Amino acid sequence: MTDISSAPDSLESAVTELLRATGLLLRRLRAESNPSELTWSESMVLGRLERSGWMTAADLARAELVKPQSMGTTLAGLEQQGLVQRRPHPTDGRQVLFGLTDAGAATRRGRALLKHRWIAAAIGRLTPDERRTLIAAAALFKRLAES
Amino acid sequence: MTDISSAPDSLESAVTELLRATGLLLRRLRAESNPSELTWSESMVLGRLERSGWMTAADLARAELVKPQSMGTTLAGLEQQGLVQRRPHPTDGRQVLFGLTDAGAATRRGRALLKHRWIAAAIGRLTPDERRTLIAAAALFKRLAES
DNA sequence: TATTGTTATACTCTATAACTATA
DNA sequence: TATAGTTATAGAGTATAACAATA
Repeated sequence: MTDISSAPDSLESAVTELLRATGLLLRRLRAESNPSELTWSESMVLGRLERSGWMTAADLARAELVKPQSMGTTLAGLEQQGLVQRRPHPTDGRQVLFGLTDAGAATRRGRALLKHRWIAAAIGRLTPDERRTLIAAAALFKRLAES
Repeated sequence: MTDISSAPDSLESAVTELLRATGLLLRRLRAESNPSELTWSESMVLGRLERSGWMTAADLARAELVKPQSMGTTLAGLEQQGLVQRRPHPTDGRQVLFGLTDAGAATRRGRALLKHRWIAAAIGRLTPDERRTLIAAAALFKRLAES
């Protein structure tokens, strides 16, 4: 089942095409993004905190598939912008809990998608069937990433 | 048709989910990649040169959706590894054509996908239907990126 | 000894700006 | 003046390594 060598050529080209297309989409998104707005990583963290509530940096790192040190950098940036705040863990003195500030929650509600206005418009132009394909693919991506 | 404000909530969540899932997949791929192998950008350029033959840096940059200076950096790295070579343009002294060396072609044929062994295995574990969804999504990504 | 978090440093990828050479 | 390419610099995103504090 997991033996790639027995897979048909179409699998190899599917992988190649998927990676190439994903890379191109990412570059396009970067080109369309506005430097004055939240970065990609920052948006991901705000969204995670909105959905999951207070979390430690280590848990955030695990959820977002980055190293704790990298998450620390992202959190420091968000903290400096006043979008997340910290509070001590009630029982474990090593841990620090991070959560949204009011400003962070407001940003999340009101402006989180501004950065992705271009992709939202582009997806809006697709047919309902094509949109369904994207939604299904997103679920598959998530499964692949977390498998 | 392109008015986002009239789009249903499901569109907003589709965009959010797609971007989050794509980001997570990318992080997983980076975590699985081997630093001793070709980088993502390098693989993309080798693949492009294999399919399109000799190209100028400017044309490569346009095709790959990056700025010419960025493409110059990537090409310099590939040249230093002996995977691409340059030759002067026959009529325009400003232009330089880039193409694969024998080593570059061999790398492309034999080892280009080693870097993505993990994702190939993961996709191999999907059902045929799920694989079809990914292939369809890849085509949509390409259209979105180049639209 | 293991875990949480921080600091220091480096690498990848890409960008903008300023330059030279050629058209 | 416009285009191709180069060089210098910067920023985002992430990594590894070394450390301090706490469990």
